[in-house]
Amino acid sequence: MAYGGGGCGGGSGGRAIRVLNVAEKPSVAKAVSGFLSKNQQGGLRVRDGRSRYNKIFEFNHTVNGQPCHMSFTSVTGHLMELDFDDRFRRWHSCDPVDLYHASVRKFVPEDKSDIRRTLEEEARKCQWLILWLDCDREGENIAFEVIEVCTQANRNLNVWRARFSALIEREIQNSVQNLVRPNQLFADAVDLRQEIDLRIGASFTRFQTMFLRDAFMINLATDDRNLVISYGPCQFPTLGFVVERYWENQSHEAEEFWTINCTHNTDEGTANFKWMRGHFFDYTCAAIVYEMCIQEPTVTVTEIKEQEKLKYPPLPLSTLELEKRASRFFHMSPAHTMKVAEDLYQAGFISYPRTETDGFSEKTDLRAIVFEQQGHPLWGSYAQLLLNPEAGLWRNPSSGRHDDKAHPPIHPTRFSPGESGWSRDHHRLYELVVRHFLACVSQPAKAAETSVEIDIAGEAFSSSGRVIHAKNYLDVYTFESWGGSMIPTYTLGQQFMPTTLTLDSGVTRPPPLLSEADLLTCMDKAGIGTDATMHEHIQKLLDRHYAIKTPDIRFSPTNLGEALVMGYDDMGYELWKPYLRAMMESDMKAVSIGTKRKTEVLETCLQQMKACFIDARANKGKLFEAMAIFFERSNRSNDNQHNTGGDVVRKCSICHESDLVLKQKPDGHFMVGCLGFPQCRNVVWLPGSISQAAVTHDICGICTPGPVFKIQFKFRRLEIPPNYNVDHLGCIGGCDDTLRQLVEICGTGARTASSVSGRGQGATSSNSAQRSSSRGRMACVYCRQTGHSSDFCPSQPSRSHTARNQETNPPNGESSIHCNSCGEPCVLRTANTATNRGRKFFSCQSQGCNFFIWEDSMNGASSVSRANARSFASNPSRRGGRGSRTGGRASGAAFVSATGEPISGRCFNCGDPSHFANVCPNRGR
DNA sequence: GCAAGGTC
Repeated sequence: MAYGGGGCGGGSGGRAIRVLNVAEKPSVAKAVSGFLSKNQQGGLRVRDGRSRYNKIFEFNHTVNGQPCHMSFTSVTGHLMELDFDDRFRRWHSCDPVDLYHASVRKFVPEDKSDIRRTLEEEARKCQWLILWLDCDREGENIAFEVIEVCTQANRNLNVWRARFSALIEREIQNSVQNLVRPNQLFADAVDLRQEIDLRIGASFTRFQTMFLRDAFMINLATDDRNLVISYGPCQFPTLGFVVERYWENQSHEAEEFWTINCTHNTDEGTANFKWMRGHFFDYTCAAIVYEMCIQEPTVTVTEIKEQEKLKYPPLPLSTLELEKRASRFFHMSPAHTMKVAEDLYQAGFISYPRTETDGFSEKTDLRAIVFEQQGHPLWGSYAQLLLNPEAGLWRNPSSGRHDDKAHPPIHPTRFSPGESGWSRDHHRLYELVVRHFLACVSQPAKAAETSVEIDIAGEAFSSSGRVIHAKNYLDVYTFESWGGSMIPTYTLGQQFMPTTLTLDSGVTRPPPLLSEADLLTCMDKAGIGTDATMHEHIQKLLDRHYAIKTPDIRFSPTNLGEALVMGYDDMGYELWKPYLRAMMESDMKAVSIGTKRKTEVLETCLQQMKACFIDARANKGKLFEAMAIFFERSNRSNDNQHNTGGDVVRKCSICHESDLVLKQKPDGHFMVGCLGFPQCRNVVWLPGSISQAAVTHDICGICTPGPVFKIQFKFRRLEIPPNYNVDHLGCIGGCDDTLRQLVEICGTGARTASSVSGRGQGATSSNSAQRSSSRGRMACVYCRQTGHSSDFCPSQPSRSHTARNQETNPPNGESSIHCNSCGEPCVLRTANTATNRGRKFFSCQSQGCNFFIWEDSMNGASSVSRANARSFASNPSRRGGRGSRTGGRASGAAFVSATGEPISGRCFNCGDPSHFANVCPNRGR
C-alpha cells in the first residue's frame, strides 16, 4: 500500500500541516491529546464529531521539527465487520457447505456509519494520518480498517503508526517522535482468524441447528424458531471443558483408603502427626504397618526444621485475575464483573479493565496512586503506612510474564470513599482493585514455621506449626488469610508416647465440577478467547442452554450440551477440544511474522474444515444417537427411524412433575429417560441385549414411591447367558437383580460399547449411581451367589489390582514384583522391628508412592487374609476408623503413654480393644 | 437467526 509521499517531519518549511489522529477508543484519544497538548500554544480544544461518543480533540504539536495541527478522534474497536454476501446470508439461501467458499465482504455496519463519516470528513482536510490503535494484532487490523475508510476519502494521506506500550506521558511523547509504518502482516493474521471463525461458525451452526431442531423436541424456555444451536471455535471447547469434567466427576468410583494418624497432647498444645506415606488403598498393608506401630509405639523425634516462610502478595491485576478473584471472593460472574468494571472505568475510578498485563511499567508512579488512597476510612491508614519509609512496608511489585503492550494492570485511577450511585458490587469491585493494588506494593507476610518429623517403629510421621510474625500485605488484602497453628516444643532425639495412634479410613472424592475460576484457567491455558471475551464465551454456554450454573457456582452441562459433545466425540472429531483454536493461534503467529502467507493458510484451513464438515454431516447419525439419549424424537422429522417408546414407567424421582418413559433409541437399544428438561437428566439404563420391551399395567409391589409399572422384556438369546430366560417381566425401580446383572454382563448398548478414552463410563449421573449403588446388593454374575459381586467372586479369576499382581508375579521374584499402585518395580526388604524382624516385604521404589506388601502374604499366607480385611473394613464399628479414637482411648488399651494415659488401639483383626492382632484369638478365622 | 474480536 502506498502511504503518500515524504517522510515525517521537517519537510514543509515551518508551515503547519494538518494531521488526523485516530485512537481505538475515546478514552485513549482524550488521554493522548492531553499529553501532547501540554505546553502547546492554543492548548486543547474539543468539538463534536458525527458520533456522540467519539469527540474530536484539537491542538498543536511539533513532530520531528514539523509543526502540526492535530485533530484527534477515535473509533470504538473494530470499525468493520466481516459477513457473507447478501445472497448467502439467509439460512436457507444455500447449503451450509457452500459457506466455505461463499463470497464475503468487509463493511462498516450501520451503527458505525457516524464514525465513518467523521473519519471521512476529517481525512479530507488532512495530509497525514497517525494511527494510535492498541499495539496488538487486533489494533493493527483496526488500523487498516481506519486506513481503508480514510484513504478512500483522501488518496494522498501520508499514513503513520504510533507505537506505545502504555498510556504514560513519556511513552506517548517518545512514540509521536518515532512514528513507523503500519504492519500489514499483523493485520493479515486477524483477517485470517475472522474469516475462519465466520465460515466454520456459520456452517456448523446452521447445519446442527436445522438438523437437530427438526429431529428432536428440544423443550427449552425459548420459542422453537429462535432456538439456535451454535457452534463456535471458542464456545465449543469451553463447553468441552465443562462436559469433560462432568464426565470425570460422574465416572469417579469412590475408593476407600487407610492412613495412620498420631496425636500428642502436652500442656503447650496438641500436635497432629500425619503419616508420611500418605495413605494405602489396601487395608491389609495399612493394617500390617499399623500393627508394627502399635506394638512399638514409642515416638522418637528424628528431625526438627525451623524456617522463615513468606506468603507473597498477588501479582498486579489482569482481567483474568480480576474475574477469577471476583468470582472467588464475591461470587460475581465474569460477565457481571466486566460490566461493573466497565462502569468504574467509564467513570474514571479504575484503569482500563481489559488487560493481560500483570506487571507495572517502571515508569508508573506507583506512590502517587497510593498517595490518593490515604483518606479512605477503611484502607487509608494502611496507605499512609505504605508511604512511611520507616514502616518498611513498601516493596516494588513483582511482574508476571504477561504484557499486552497496550494497557497497564488494573489499578485505581481516582480516589473514592464510595459513590452514592454505586451498587454493592461497584463498591466491592472498587475495593478489590484498590486493596489488590496496595497489596502488590507491600511486603509479603512472614511466619516462622516449625516442622517436626518423628519415627514410630520405622514409620515416619510429620507435623508442623506456624507462627505469623508479620501480616504485612494481608492487613490490607483481607480476602486472603494465612492460618497460624501452634505445636508443642520438641528436641531432637526426644522420646515420648503418642496420645493416640489410630488407623483411619477415608474415601477418594470425585473431582468437583468446574468453578468459574477453574473454567477461566482452562480457557487461558488453552488460549480460548481473549481477556476481553472469555466471560462472553462462558455466558454463551448459559444463553444457549448448553450448561447451567449449580447453586454452588459450578458448571454442569445440560442434556443438550452433553449430547452435542458426545455426538461430536462419537463422530471421532475433536471439534469440542481446544486444538482447532490452538492451531489457528499458531497459524496467526506464523502469518504475523511472515513465515506463512495468509492466503495459503486460509486455503489449507478451509479445505480441511470443509472436508471435516462434509464428513460430520455424513456421520450425523452419531449426533442423532447422542441426542436421542436425552430427547424425544420430533414428529416434524422426515427421518424414518422408528420410535416405539413414550410409555410412562413411573414418575421421575428427581423432577417429580415429569415422567420417566420407555424409549427405543435409533440404534435399537432401549432406555428409560425423563421428559423433564433441562433441569433433569435422569436416565435408567437397560441391558443392551433387549429385542423388545413394552410397559405393562403390572405395578411393582416392592419399589417406592409407586406406582412403578413393570416392563415386559424379550432378550436376544445369543446375547445373554444360558441360565437367563429370554422373557422377563422386569422392574426398573431397583428391585430387579436380573436386570442389573444383565446390564453388567451385556452393557447398556451404544454408550458403554463405544465409550472412548477420557469419557466417563457412566454417561449420566443416574447411570453411574445405579452402577455403584447396585454393587453392594446384587448377586455375583458368575456364581449367582449373593454377598459378593463378580469383582470378588472366589470362583472366578479376580480382577482387582492386588489379585492381578498376585497372579502374574511369582511370589519370590524380587525384580518381577510391580507396584499395585503405580506399576513401578518393587524391591525386597527385610523388616527390623521386634515382632517382624527378619520378615521380608516388597516396597515400591517410586518416589511418593506408598505401596508395601509382606512377601509371605503374597502366597495367601497372610496373617490377615483378604476376606478378613474386607469384612473388617465393612463394619465401621469394628475398625480403627475416625469414630474409634475416643472409644479406643476410653477402653482398656494394652499400652499406656509415658504420662500413664492409655493409648488408643484395637486389634485390627477383630476390633477388640482388649488385645492386639499378634495375639488375636480370632486370627485366621 | 450463525463466529470472535474490538468497544460504548
